[in-house]
Amino acid sequence: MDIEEGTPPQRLRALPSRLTNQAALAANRIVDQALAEAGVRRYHYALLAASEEYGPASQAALGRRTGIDRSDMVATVNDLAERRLVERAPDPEDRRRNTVSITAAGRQELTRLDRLLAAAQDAFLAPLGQADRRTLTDLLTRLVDHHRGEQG
Amino acid sequence: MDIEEGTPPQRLRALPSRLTNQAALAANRIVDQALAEAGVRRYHYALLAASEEYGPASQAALGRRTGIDRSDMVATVNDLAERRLVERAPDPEDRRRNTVSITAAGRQELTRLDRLLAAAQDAFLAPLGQADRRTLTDLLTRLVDHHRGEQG
DNA sequence: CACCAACGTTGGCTAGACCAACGATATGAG
DNA sequence: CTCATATCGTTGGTCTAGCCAACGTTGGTG
Repeated sequence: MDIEEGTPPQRLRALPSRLTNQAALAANRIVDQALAEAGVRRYHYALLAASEEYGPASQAALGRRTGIDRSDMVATVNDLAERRLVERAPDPEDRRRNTVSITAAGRQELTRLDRLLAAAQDAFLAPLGQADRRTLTDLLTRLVDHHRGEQG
Repeated sequence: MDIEEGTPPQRLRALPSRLTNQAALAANRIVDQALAEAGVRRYHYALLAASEEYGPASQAALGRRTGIDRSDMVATVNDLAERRLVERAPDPEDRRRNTVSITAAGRQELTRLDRLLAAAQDAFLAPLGQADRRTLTDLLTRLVDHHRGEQG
């Protein structure tokens, strides 16, 4: 009957916070689906990436890098350690800490995930050309940097 | 005292899907806090806005407008009807339907929420000038439009 | 030594976004 | 007119991300 019955009200359509949220929803759907093919979730990728780029580090430090809460980090490391993608070992220099290190298999998996993720980004950004993609990334980076560490 | 220990790995920092998600996190935090002052959540605002802009409509139609699931719509209408911000009445022309209409008090509340939300948007977009805000809104709109109705 | 901070871990909470199924009602095909 | 199909509101789930509080252990400092 009514054409375009799915059009949101103007108030919502113009709301930057909602646009951002809706875009994030779409992005997460695409990314989650891509990662699911490899049997992992976003937290797993984030941890592997941080572990690869910064080398062996404590769970707390990795949490600060990735924004993953200490409590969620426990389960994430559990998962990846079970699959031998990272190793968890007590830090002899500070016995409160676990040292988490990425394994060779972890690096390999990370490379595979990088490819899946690149395709996902492309699907997400499909309607935008290269210049627009750069602009968007720049604007979002400025927003995220501004709000980093505010209360999250 | 490591400097900038919270810096995310490059892989994550450059990932548009993650940037979008982090921005949405910040936006939602700010918006939720603003709405909480008025004792409402995002769903409530969305429903009031749709109800005001499109007039009396069925719950299902409002759900399509706002992206709120039918099942979640029930509770949302319950909440607002309890506070007399909307009215729910059986539709005599189609007895499957409930007609939801915004009340005078609902319009008043909506105006109040509009103000709170405008301030929240400003806080969210603080680091961007007017031109950048328009650019961001445009880019996000194109993304959201492209992905609308894909599987959400 | 006494404190306080940081660590990993357990356990819990919330909201948002979903899905499946039901009975009641409308609609459309034949 | 009948039968199949679709829609509506509603109930009752599920899942996950993002949180927070508290605990015992350990480290560092006064």
